[in-house]
Amino acid sequence: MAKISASGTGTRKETIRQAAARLFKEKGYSATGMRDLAVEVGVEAASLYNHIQSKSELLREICFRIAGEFTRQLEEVERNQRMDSLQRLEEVLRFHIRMWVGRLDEVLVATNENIHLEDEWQEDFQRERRNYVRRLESVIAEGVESGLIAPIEPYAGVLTIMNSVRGIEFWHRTGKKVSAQRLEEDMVRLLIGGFRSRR
Amino acid sequence: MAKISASGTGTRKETIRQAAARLFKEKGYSATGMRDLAVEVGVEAASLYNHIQSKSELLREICFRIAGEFTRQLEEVERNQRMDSLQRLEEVLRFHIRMWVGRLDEVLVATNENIHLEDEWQEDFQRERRNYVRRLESVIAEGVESGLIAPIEPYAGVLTIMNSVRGIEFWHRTGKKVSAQRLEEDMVRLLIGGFRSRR
DNA sequence: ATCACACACTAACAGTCGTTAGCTTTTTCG
DNA sequence: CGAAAAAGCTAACGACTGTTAGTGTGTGAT
Repeated sequence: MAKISASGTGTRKETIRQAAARLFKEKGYSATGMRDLAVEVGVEAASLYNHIQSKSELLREICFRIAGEFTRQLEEVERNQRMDSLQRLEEVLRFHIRMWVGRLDEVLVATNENIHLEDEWQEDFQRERRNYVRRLESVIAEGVESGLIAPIEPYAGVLTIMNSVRGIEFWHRTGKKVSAQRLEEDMVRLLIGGFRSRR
Repeated sequence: MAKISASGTGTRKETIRQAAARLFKEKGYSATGMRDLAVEVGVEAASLYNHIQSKSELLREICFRIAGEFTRQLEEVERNQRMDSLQRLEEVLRFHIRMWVGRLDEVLVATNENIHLEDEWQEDFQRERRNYVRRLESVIAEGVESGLIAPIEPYAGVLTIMNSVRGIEFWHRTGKKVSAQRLEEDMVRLLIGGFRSRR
């Protein structure tokens, strides 16, 4: 058994990806050197290339894995016929919150560092993001039409929902005095409460 | 009159700062080279040093100027005796929105690139941020006590308010089909509506 | 007209970057 | 046990980094 994957159950490459996500999150993609990554993994820089093709490959894999998980969950919610649009929205919001709480490193990298993807991949990523936004917009639009959701511009709603959860980054940093559950419930109450049509 | 400040009314240094903010926003601080900045300004890289001390000085000035403006506005709202806590919160939220709409470059750099400040400045910056958060928390706490605001954890409220507006970055990028006014009104309705205590 | 200052230039520095080549060691498997 | 595959190492590459030294040039003030 080789050094790299001594701890954890995944492949060697997965170990490197996780370390990369941690470093990219903390120092940013550009400021993270392969030598930093090597230290984190406990190996010489050149040895990393027995497992990966390039630094940019690591970023690409982190970004698209996360993007895929968000897309998949949205599809699942869209397929569920038993929910009204407000319930759908809440379900999506809760998923975002849980991803930011439980998978901060990767989510943050996908959110902040995707600009460093090579041009073609960057386009793919933006395309997937735009598609996600459009589909979430139509969830809101449906709710507005049915009178369940207050008459707001769906795009404004999507932006607010998707970005309000970014505060969870700071919750991680500052000792988590508020519990994850309480945080989730308060955020849901605040946001879904704001969407709900009042009369 | 020298080349650099030919356009605009500010000093030469201010011209450089603005160009730096634009580049730091687009490519990130670490990925922006002094030679990139020089091209943007229309000068050779070495010439920049007739006006600035270092690359990190530019980042520092951008970050602390923005931090100062947010702090000052919060103080102003705190001093105004005619507002209740919900009005105060709304006023702060509207200021955030307007900053993100009107001063995107600098605000985004202060938000995303502050991690690249040198250690001591980074600490100062974080201190100022924490102080800001605490004071905004107590605005919310006051509202909860008086029954005006729903019984949420103030910290959760602050995180949500401060970060929901980050979506405006994407509004800038995608052609601004929704007007700035509409965006502001919808966001305020969503968020302040969520805070408002219901009975 | 001259002196000085503001500002631009070229050339170069020492260091870091991602990555490769070539070799050695460890692990896996028949 | 012995061969093949996997994974580690050292050394080095060319390109790029922020910054400095030294020099030239055009403008404003005396």
